[in-house]
Amino acid sequence: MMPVMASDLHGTVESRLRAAGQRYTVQRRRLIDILARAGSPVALPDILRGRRGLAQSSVYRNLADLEQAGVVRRVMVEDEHGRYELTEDLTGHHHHLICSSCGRVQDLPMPVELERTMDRTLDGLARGAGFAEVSHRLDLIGLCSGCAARAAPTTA
Amino acid sequence: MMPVMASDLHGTVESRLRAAGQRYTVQRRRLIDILARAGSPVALPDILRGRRGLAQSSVYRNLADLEQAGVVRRVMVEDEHGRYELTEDLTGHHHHLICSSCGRVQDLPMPVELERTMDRTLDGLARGAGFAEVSHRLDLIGLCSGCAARAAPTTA
DNA sequence: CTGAGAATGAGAGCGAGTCTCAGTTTCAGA
DNA sequence: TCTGAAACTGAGACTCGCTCTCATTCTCAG
Repeated sequence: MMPVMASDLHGTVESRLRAAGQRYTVQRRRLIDILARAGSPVALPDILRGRRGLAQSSVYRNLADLEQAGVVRRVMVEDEHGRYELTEDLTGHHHHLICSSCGRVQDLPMPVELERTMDRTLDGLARGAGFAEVSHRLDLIGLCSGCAARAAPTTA
Repeated sequence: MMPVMASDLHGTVESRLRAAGQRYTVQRRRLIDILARAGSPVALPDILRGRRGLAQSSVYRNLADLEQAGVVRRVMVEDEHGRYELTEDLTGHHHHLICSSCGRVQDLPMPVELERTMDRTLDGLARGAGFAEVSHRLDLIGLCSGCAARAAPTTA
């Protein structure tokens, strides 16, 4: 599955929204822009910060609508806030690298070969347990360079 | 890393708590029993249900203390409730099979071989991105047999 | 036994996320 | 270009998972 080209992004989003009987308004377009530009899952405060004039409730509502339309996905991290990202058919399959100390999240694409091996094996396992339509979610959790440095400063 | 034997479980928990200056009280022992018996991450309502006489606040506090002592881990699912399980050094490394419809979570051990391959590759990837002390979290998300049946009843 | 410190229960408090509702915008049809 | 029905928006009330507070109870070393 090829990720949608950046130039097609808005068109794709719009058609999916319309299919759900919804409009692609200015605010929703802004949200998509923010998510597309971020390149990693974004928490609500990040969206509101510096974007004075967005109502919190509207942002949540719009993110929910976009999720409903299948263009946005909500990611759970052991953080206080939920985070949002574009769905994988818009951005390509990827995983997350999460800092256990500061909570920073960044995208991490994976070698196709490992991905394929994993997929095959996992699919078999899941089927064995009676599950269908299986996808997976893989997060790497560790200390980002910044936090690691702060924890053991240069060992000098 | 060998999982602690069931018979040693309480002893291990007790010594870790004491090392943290805490006591292994009756209520905490009950919690550990519940988690050990469940075999999959447990949400708070499951703990309170049928266990009349446990104060919600005490349960949360104890789970936090047990997490602090390194014997319990909090698992985030896109569910409304957080879930708790024993740490992997007590139960062995495993992953989760999550039903996207009903939210049911069950443990899923993985073939050692794939696990090893993944570990090596992921460790390299994470190091390349400047991360240290990396562990991973892998969840399979799909439709459990019950929900699948309900969605497409017997195609008769 | 005793008392100092840890644990507990009840309920107030906090905050992320949702709901409500009145006012605004959009757009198909005339 | 109008017009009205339906979608969207902002503000704030509200919900609810979880945490904090505090007075009481339990635990255990001495």
